[in-house]
Amino acid sequence: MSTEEHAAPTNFIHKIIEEDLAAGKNDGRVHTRFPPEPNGYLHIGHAKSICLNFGLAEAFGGQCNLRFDDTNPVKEEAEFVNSIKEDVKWLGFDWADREFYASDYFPKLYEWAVQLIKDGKAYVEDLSADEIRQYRGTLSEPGKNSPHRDRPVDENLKLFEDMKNGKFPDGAKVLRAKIDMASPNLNFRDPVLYRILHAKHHRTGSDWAIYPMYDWAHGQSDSIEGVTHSICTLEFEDHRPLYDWCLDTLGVYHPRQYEFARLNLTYTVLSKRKLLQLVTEKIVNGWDDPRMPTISGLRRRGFTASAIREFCERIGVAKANSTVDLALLEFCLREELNYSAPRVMAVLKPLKVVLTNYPEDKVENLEAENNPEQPEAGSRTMPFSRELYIEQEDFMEDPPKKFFRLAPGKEVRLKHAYIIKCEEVIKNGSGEITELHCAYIPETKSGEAEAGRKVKGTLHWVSARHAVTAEVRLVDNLFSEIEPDKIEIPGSLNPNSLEVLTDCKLEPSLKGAQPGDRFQFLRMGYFIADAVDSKPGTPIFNRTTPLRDTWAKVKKKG
RNA sequence: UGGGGCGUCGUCAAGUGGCUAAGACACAGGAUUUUGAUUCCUGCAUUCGGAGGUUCGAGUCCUCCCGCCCCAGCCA
Repeated sequence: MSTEEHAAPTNFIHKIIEEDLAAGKNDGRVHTRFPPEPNGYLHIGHAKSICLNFGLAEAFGGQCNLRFDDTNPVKEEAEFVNSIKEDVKWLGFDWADREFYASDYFPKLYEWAVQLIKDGKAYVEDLSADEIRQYRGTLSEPGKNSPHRDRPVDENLKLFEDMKNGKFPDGAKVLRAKIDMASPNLNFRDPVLYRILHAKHHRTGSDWAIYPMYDWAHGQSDSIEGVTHSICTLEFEDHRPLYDWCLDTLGVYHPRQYEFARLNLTYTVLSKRKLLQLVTEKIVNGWDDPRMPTISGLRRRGFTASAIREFCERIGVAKANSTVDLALLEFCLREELNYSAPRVMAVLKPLKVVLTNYPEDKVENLEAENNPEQPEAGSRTMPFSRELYIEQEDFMEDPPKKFFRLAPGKEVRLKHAYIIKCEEVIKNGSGEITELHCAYIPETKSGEAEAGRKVKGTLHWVSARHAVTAEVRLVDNLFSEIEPDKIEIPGSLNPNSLEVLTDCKLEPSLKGAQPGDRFQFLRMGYFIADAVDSKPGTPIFNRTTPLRDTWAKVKKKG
């Protein structure tokens, strides 16, 4: 799949760039940027933006910067910048030496603010946050001018410098642009440019007592970096006039901003606030919990970077709010893993089977292909003996019509081995099935005379004596509601999002699985050796995603 | 009821006045299969939020209407 050809990715931004290039804009340069705020971990929604920004640059032979939008020290941390870098890299993108920080531009931004004040286009405000809100007016009523709006330039200059030098406490004053308190666009009603924050910044420490707001920092950062196309999400559409105003007023190079709809995914929460809540309230075990839609969570869960990239390509880029079906992400994953993942056998919920007519101490090493999609992947051998484990759900004492698996008196094929027939069901005192006594049919061994004999079902199995006992974690959606982002957190949490199985029986070859190794457990799904909790010789597996399960659908229908 | 956006199949999404409205996922049938997996066929919008209008011809242009999203942080 990764080598397959795709229809040229086309979206409205791609077209805009083509037109710009045709019109000779920006000297034929294409320069984008991915501008995360380091206040949380990246998630699948960010992946869409990353693929778009880096992808566009790549498609047009341009460049994409990684720029941390770190203008709010109270929320931002170095831990987040590290995770973001790791995730972008893992996704397969390279910003080379263009790792930038809005905080790199604090001196320049300050200088520009002074210029604005000198031009009579900004003033120091004494009103409290509350008063500013009241003066701002409402959606349908214009605001009122602040009593400090016409403060003399010299006074503004002095006050702003005092702000910078930490002479005032947090919240005492702000710097505002002087635009239009009656504008129908609230962003034009004298927006705050700087606020006082005596907080330690992850990079500039306590050098600054004032920090620029997003609107004052973003466009100028784009301008400094020579960005040509500044791509952001829809909620910033209203900010574009202000983005333009800042750049035009300053008379500096003016990149163009374009907005696209952010990603929403069914059964998934993507709002930063809720993701943070899941972590801080310990509903999940950290940002990289395999149930999290974070890049690090998906990675730990076993998703591949290329599957995520493929997904981002398939969902498209447009301006309509939309919610993509989680099934598409899973499809992209399975499409890749079906091709690449080695097949192995693992019994998750074991049921013992004794082959009564098989010699006590005999062991056969049977050949098993590693991947039917890749014959060149070769084969391995698996020990087969008198006592085996099969999956509990592969046996029913009183099966319905279309049950193709094992049942009293019924025959099934053991994959790569023999056809067996169930002859006796052994139960304990409380009536629970403890083991099955079966007969194997020697001439049905794979590759031999009657190997072609037809049976309806084929089961996976593991030799009891040779099995590796291991822990396997069945990961499922964190939420059972289709659009969990629309309600508050405890609401639709899936109580079964994580099922930990500690008595799984794996084929011996799995003992040496390394953290991060991916497999298809035959008939059960795709699994990865957990990168955090696996120990040498005792891997722990996470279920990345189950296989498509037509039988489950048939069962449901009854 | 200010401003900014958006409305094409269950879900994404092409389509920029002219063949029977792409494609993917999902879904439903069928074939092959020592994974009820994969693969392979087949089906799945007489219709583009609605109503008018322009035009030989409209999802595409015009008018009006309806619905949904975003904005009143010293967050981004």
